[in-house]
Amino acid sequence: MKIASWNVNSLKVRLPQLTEWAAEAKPDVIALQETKLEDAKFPVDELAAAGYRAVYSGQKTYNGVAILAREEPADVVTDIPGLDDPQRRILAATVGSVRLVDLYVVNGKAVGDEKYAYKLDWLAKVRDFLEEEHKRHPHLVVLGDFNIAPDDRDVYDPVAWGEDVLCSPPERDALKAITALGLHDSFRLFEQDGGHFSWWDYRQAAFRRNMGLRIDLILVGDALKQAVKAAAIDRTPRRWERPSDHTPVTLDLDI
DNA sequence: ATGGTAGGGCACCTA
Repeated sequence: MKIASWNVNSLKVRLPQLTEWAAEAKPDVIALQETKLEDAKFPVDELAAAGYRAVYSGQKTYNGVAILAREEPADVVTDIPGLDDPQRRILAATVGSVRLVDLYVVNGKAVGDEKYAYKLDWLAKVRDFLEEEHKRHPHLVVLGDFNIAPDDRDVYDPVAWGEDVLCSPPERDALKAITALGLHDSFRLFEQDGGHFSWWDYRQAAFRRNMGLRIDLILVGDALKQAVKAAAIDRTPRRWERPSDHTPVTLDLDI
């Protein structure tokens, strides 16, 4: 099973790129973030024509998550205990033997901002939800836009970035509290070097200069670790005309 | 410290 995650930054704009990329990369499952579409406007028919069933939790203008799969995703969850949140950022579903949790983690704006406090609270509640999900479903995959660079290798200029939002110790600790549940950053099972990023700001020709961060992650539960064949970042769509600021990340599982 | 770009939607907000 090949699983992908992509923050498309507007599914309406990126739909042609999504179908083109999927036809080439052939993932069995794709988790999307920042669809920015209310559910009534989700492109169900276009994605069915591309061979994918879809479940989604969207809203107008902001946020929005979706899971596409060759077969209909089951046991869908869009809201978690303790988080009464109108922002559509979480989607859990089961595809085959794998339980997927798609996350669009709060950006946080800046350390100390009220959005930053919301981010830390949100992450703590998601951790508790993931603990329960992992107990219930050992074949757990947690993926999405985490809006946290796990460590300095995941930052193009860690000195300049310092302890700003996306890199601050409380955020990294919140991510560690999630990986401590027995969830492994699949990319780091294969690659130890820095310089591998999944997001580049639209400004300052950041992609051309590889001024990026690795903030899009696919975490796998202990029980799935031995089934992981490959994990990668596919920068191809970031080179296309009118790209998302994020590029897809992928995981190959031998199941 | 600021602003650069992009998307949504039409004045700014979010990233």
